[in-house]
Amino acid sequence: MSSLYRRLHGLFLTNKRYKPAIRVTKATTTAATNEQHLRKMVEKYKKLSETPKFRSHRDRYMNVVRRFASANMPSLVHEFLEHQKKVDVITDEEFTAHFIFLYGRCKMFDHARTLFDEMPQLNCPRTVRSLNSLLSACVNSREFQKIEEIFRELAPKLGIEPDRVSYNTLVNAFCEMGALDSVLSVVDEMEKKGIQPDVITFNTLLHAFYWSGRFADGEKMWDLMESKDIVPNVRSYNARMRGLVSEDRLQEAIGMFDEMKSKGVQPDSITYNAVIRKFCQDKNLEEAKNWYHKLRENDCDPDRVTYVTLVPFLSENGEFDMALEMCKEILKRGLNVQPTLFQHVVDGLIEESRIEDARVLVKLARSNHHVRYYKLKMPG
DNA sequence: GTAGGGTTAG
Repeated sequence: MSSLYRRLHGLFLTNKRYKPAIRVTKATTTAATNEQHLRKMVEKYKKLSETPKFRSHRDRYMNVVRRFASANMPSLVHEFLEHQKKVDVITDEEFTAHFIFLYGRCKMFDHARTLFDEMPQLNCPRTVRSLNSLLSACVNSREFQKIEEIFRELAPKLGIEPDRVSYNTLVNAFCEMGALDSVLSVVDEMEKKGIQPDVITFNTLLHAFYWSGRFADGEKMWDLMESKDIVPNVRSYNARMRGLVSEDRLQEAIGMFDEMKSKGVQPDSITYNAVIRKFCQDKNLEEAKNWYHKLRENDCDPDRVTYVTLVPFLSENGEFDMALEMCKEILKRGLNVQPTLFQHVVDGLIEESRIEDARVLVKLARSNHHVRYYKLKMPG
């Protein structure tokens, strides 16, 4: 017994003293350096946010906050947003509402709620505008229980009347929770209050039903939308397109392009990607290529998903010229893709003895400023 | 401030 203990104890000590010790030290150093770096960054952005130039660009706040949130440092998000109280813009409801929204995107609902509650002390008016930000913060933080309370208790208490955006957010919350069987009661409720559902309401519903595999219910939503004279837009068609494709009703999906055309709705890359993706899954090279060409002919730009879908499929099928062209476009446009996507093409080119083409691609990728984390392998 | 598809993390 005691020798077993000694052996285990010895093993534990050995482990502690050697490999893990080194790893732990290294990891903590990197984490500490990173944290230090982020702390410097927050100071820099706090100063910057005092300038009118910074304040005039809404997306800068989002970029800053996202950086801290993705580094898992909510305290820095808070530090940055809390600093905004010292800047005069906080008295502007638009700005404060945006900060509430940002807290939501960082999944920091409690902070969003605190800021909302503090608004009167900050001399900031509080209307349905900021209430809607708080509602969106609930959905983005996935704090669904709290959305009903805000709707049923907080809003009446403050004398704020929910508007269409509020109801659309509530509809989305029901969909996100998977409460599809009761979501129509929300639509009923908004209509009773004299607020007509719009195309966003229905796109939320269409997406939820088609995506969860309830195709027949998705179709009912479509009919309901049309019966209310709501004109479907490209997002509505894309939701249905996705439904048809996942039901394996490819001919009908393709028929949607004509229908869209007749209604004057321009398909976008997401519309084409749905069909291209299906043909790749079905290993139909000709049709996959055909729909890619159609996408381009119709003044539509391929996006990251188009390339990520097609490049491996084309490489597997020996279509290296086309795959190579796509890789060059990815690099030219600085799209964020995994290096493995290029490796498929490089490996295939080497196998085909097109070493020079493979070299060109590797060189291009390595010298590309947009894609910094390059680890492409090129033998020889 | 409300609705997307899909291998997002140097």
